[in-house]
Amino acid sequence: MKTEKEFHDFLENGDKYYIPNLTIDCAIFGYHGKELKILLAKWRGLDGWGLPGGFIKKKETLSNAATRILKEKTSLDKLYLKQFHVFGDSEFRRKEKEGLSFSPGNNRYLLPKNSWLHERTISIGYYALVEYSQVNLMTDYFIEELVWQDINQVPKLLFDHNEMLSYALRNMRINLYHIPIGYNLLPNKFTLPEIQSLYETILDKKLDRRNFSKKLLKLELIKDTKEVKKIGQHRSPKLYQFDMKKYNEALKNGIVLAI
Amino acid sequence: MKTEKEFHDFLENGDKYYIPNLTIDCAIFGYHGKELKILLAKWRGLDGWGLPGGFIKKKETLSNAATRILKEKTSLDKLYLKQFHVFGDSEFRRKEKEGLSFSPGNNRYLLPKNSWLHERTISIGYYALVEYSQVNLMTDYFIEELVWQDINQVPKLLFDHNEMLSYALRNMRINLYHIPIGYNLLPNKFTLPEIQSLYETILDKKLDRRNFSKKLLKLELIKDTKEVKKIGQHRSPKLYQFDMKKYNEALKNGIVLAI
DNA sequence: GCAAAAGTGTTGCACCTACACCCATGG
DNA sequence: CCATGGGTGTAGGTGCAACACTTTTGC
Repeated sequence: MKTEKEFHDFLENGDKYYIPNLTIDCAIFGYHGKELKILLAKWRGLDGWGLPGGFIKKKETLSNAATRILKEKTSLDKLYLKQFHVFGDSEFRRKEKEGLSFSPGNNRYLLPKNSWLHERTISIGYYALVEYSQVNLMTDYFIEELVWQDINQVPKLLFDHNEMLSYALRNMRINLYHIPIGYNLLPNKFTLPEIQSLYETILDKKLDRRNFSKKLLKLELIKDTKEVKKIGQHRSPKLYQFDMKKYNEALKNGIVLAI
Repeated sequence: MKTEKEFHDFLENGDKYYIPNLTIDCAIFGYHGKELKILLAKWRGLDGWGLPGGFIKKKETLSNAATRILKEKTSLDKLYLKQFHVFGDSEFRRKEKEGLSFSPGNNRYLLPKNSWLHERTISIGYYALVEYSQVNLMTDYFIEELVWQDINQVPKLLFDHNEMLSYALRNMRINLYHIPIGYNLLPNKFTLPEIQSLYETILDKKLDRRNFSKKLLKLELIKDTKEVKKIGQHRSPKLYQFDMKKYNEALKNGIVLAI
């Protein structure tokens, strides 16, 4: 949604291109340094923050829609995306909206009473994990601003988005024990302390170095590159790499990781 | 959908009462004796079997819609229902349908080309577990017949319903280890061999009697009623009962059951 | 040589699996 | 008293958590 023309066409005729009543919202978790962040979007005209989201095109698959929405905001296109819940029960999701307005380029635009955008929406929640320094945040006619917010300092969000976020977080953490992560979050070659720190950040707890390395190596998803990383005035840690064949098998078949 | 009037009103004006493009399909698993069955529905006019399903009313919550659909077919209203996946990616779910017809009371009724029912539908999958001898199967203008089919003898189903069923089954089995079951599946008072048989049937594997009882009792979800059940020419097994307080807590907080 | 981080091995304990004997019941 | 299914205890193994010392590096 780049131009004003596109924007008005969407407001007036969006229901010809998109499925009304049904949206996708994405909890995009970003890992960087040793922090877990969530990507929040500020809509023009709505005074507050929420998760980025969008509508599904009439003939688009759900996974393509979710990928497209993510790409529009972050310009990433290879990432791990997972459906985690459908939201249609809260007060907000049962009733039609009214008096929605948008302020593209600071021209306030009040939606007509019978606008398709006033209809009730049921939302499919997806979550993603990305390395946030690789992300190129992109605003548009709807999104005034995008920020990475520390997961522990999320303000009150619009609609039912706090509930969505908490579902996403819980789901993502449970999934961590059954699905390998890291390929989209770490450099190509990484050290054991780096990947351990990733897990510690996401799970928000300290892990034992010795036990972590035993458990992770037993899965055989990563292999020693025989190189080390120079980190200055300390012993140089070994560099590891994902074994993509085994990693992809693990993505498909699941893992059991008891950390 | 009981009368012909209602039926025609639904075909012509359904999109005024229901959200188009979005449906709910239910994989209703039935336990009885020592067998796991799935409830299949035969639609009038569509030549084949599928999972029971329906549309969501404009102002209805998703859980109410799923419960309503289940009640319409089984007349049960207290049961365990769980959302497990949204289906919108398969070939069938991406394109609009055409030439749908129904045969209520054997009067063939061909839908007009622009009928709202020809639109693409995205479907939210729910699964339920019920004790099938308590179920009162109810057909209507759409459903010509409902049958319980052994889980190992499911034929090729309509649309993507085989895929749905296999997702549902996998999800339900995984959930078994994290959520207590049995309250809707067993008599009020039941014996250890009975509940063990339930687990064995659902998981499709034999479990060790001694270990099973130790693990289950440790959860403290069931309590000894100090009664026994007369089963004829054998030792009388003790009768147990769910401790509803703990059972409901376990439903909310989850359990860890390593059987 | 010292400060900081990486690497690694062992032991105890809890839990799980595997397994066998006795008990109750009705015919 | 016998056939059948119910009830229970124990020994052995596995795997996890807890824990400390040695190595590497740059200054």
